[in-house]
Amino acid sequence: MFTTNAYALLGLLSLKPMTGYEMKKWVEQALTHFWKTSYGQIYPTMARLEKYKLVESRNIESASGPNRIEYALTELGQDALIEWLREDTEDFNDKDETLLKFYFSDLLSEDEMIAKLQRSIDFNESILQGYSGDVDHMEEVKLPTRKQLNQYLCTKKGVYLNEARIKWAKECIEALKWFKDLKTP
Amino acid sequence: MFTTNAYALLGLLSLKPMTGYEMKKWVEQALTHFWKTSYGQIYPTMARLEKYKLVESRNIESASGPNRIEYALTELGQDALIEWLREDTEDFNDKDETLLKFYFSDLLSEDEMIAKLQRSIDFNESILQGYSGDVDHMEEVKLPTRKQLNQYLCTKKGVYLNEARIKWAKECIEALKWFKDLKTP
DNA sequence: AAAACCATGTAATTGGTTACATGATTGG
DNA sequence: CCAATCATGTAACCAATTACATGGTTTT
Repeated sequence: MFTTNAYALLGLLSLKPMTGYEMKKWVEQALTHFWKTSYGQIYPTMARLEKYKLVESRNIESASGPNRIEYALTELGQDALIEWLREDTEDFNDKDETLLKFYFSDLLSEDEMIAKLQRSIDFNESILQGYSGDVDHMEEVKLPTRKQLNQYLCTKKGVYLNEARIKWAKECIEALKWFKDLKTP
Repeated sequence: MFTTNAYALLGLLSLKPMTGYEMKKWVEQALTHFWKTSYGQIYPTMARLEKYKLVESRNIESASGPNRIEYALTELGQDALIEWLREDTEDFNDKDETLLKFYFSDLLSEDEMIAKLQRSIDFNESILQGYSGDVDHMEEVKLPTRKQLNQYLCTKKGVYLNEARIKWAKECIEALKWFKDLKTP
């Protein structure tokens, strides 16, 4: 019925009523690792969602600072969100540009590929380090809310996928070294 | 300079000269797990690539069957391809719809989420099984070409990412069961 | 005084998907 | 003879990104 983008915004409003500006911030802060959006999506989408009564807006006048428009999820909106949440989603990426390049990479030398893979390992390890603080902090909470638990598990997926990418890149380096030796003994 | 889609097509032509129809087939058979395309992309893109002399076409007349247009990579085209291959690519997905849904999933019951996660595990395990035949077959080759090695490693990435997803989903199920018990002892 | 931030929006462009259009050939 | 496959292409539509436009406020 709507795009994934629209449901993402409904999802944000299920947390609390927000302005378009706040939604953007939230996505940048909490969902960076698995989602992104832009004002060019947010504002037109909110207008559309309001037309279909999935959200309601109210004007917040402010003495200091610009006026703001806060959106809240309606009951109808929550129903639509839950319906979407129930749908199964295909879990894997149908487009992986890194892998696409790798498939054609025999046009580059083994050494060049090894260097490339090493850069990717370094990058992924720096991301992992960023996660580790969050994970440690979250594991200290002994009686989490459901939301906290879900947040923790979202981070965990990022960790596992990153670890898998690092494992793969390391195996690629070993394989390319082996192949190189095979050619020139 | 060009879109990823265009470089993917140049990559295919680096393997051998092909018609648009064959390119589509190749992507469907060999690259399904990490790429896709459509005629609506292929034919207009080939025209554009020919205009810029990155590919050359020749007409193959056939007594039986329709005439075909075969495209071949030019030297200029190979240079452009290699330039693109050299560029580092951001390795992680900025959009993961499964994770997005999971983030808002406290609107669904623990049991419903457990069932959903189990379906995802089943699906991912069926994909893994599909890979395992390929992997075994490829491991028997003791003196592979560089291309064969790359193919094998591409499949391996699919395996590792799938394993990571399964590991994550299993952890989610355990966590949700634990959380449920916590609520109702 | 300048930079950064709060806040909302629109317009142009790009990119991609899907459906449509055509027509010959091969296999069951 | 009917369905599937070979083969090339176009047009309409949809989604998303980027840049543009505006203007007030807070921080340095």
